[in-house]
Order: sequence, then C-alpha cells, then structure tokens
Amino acid sequence: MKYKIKSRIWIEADNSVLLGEGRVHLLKAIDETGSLSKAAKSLNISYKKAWNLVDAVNKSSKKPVTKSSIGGKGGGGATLTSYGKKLIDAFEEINKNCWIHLDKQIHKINDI
Amino acid sequence: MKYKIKSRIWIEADNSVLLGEGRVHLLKAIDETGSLSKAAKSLNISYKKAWNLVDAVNKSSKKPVTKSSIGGKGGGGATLTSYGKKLIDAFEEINKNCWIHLDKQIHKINDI
DNA sequence: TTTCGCTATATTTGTTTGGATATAACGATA
DNA sequence: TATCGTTATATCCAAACAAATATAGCGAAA
Repeated sequence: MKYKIKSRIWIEADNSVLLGEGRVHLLKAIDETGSLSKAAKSLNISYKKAWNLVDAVNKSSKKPVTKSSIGGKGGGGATLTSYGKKLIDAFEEINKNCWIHLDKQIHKINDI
Repeated sequence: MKYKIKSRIWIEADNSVLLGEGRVHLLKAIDETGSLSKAAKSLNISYKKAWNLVDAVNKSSKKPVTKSSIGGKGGGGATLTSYGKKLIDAFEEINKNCWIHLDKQIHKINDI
C-alpha cells in the first residue's frame, strides 16, 4: 500500500476566502448553464448554498465575477464576467501545477 | 490590495487521512512534552480531540507513529517512534516546498 | 497498599453548518 | 396585464461536529 498526497489551494482577499475548488466548480457550472439555479441543480447543492457562495465571491473580489439579471425572457440568469473567466483559468492552472509538483515529492514519504 | 494564496496538504492511506498540518502540529508537541495530555494543553485542544487524532494516525499508518505507556513514574506518557519523526520531517519539507512553489505563481492572479 | 498523573473511553451538552421551505420582486413576452 | 422562471432573501428545523464532563484502569514509587 502506498500513501497518496492531496492538496487544496484557495485565494484569500484580506481575511475572507475568494476562490477555492468548490467555488470554481460552481462558477464553471454557471458559465455552462447561464443560470445560478441550474448550476446549483447540476452540482446537487441547494440554491441557497450556491447563492451564498457566489455572493461571498463577489463581495471579496476586486471586480465583479458574475453578472446577473432578474426577470425578463426566461426569468433572468447569471453569467461570468471576463474577469471571472480569467480568474478561474488562472486558479485552475496554479492548482494543476501544484498537483504535479506534489506528485514529484510523494516518494519522500513512501521511501521511509 | 493583493490576493494571497493559501494551501493545505495531507497524506492519505487508502481512504483515510494519515497526516495533515494539525496532526503534525500535535505530534511535534508530543515530541516536545513527552505526553499526550501536555501536548493537548499546549495546543489548547481537548485531550479527547488529541487522543482521537493520534488514534486515527496510528490506525492508518503502516507502522506505529507514537508509542505510549500507561501508569508508572509520572503516570505514563507518549513519545514518537523514529518512523513518526521521519514522517513529520518529510511532511514539513514537502509542505514548505509547496508554499514556495505557490508563492511564485500568485502573480498570475494579481496580474489579471 | 495508597497516591499520582497519565492513557483510554463513553456520554452528554452546545454550537455551528447546511437543508428545507416560503415568499417577494423582476421584466420580457404573449 | 397575466404568466413565467429566475434572482434574492428570511426563517425555521435537523443533522453533523466539537466541547465539556465523567470515569475506569494502569504501574512505579513512596
């Protein structure tokens, strides 16, 4: 049996969390569905939880990450801003690099 | 205001957690105090929580990480095995490298 | 053989987290 | 102007998690 190494990274602004894996997941689902409620359904989380997460993201980021409209055709919707898209791309790149870097070091544990 | 990047790494055996930052913290305190109850006090956590953590560590590791004695002079005590000491050294080295690696990449977020 | 400080464990209480539910407001379109 | 599906929010309740408390058992040494 070999040990595995796992990691979580997240971005903080001041003392509040801006982005973590779960939030990135949700933002990507918003991008795919064009709606917060559909995104919540696709991830099997409650609308409330999804709304709270997106609210926290927008409150702690320098610029808006999502843009939403109420009413109108289809009832409204939510989309990512271009800033939001760039943020999640950068996050995912850093996260992937982190995994690669850690995989190279797990032997230090397994070789003991 | 600049964003910060934070991380947590942990080692898993099968599907259970072996070592994370909190557990390493506790194991180091055991090493310094020679006792689980003193280690718990020094970290301001309950004895029960400390005991549960150490128990989980020993249950998921290949070899024992701590050794404990009940009764006798001083009531007993707990110490690290040499395997345990090597484990936490390797963990801390990997964790430090992870921070360094991530610090080099935070600009990818702040430059957006 | 009693005392001591510790390990080892169960049980009970409190606190935080998340889920379920309800409802108002919105604006394009029919 | 009635309908629709959505955003936005409050309130209540359950479940998960952590803290507090209690207690048994141990063995060296006085």
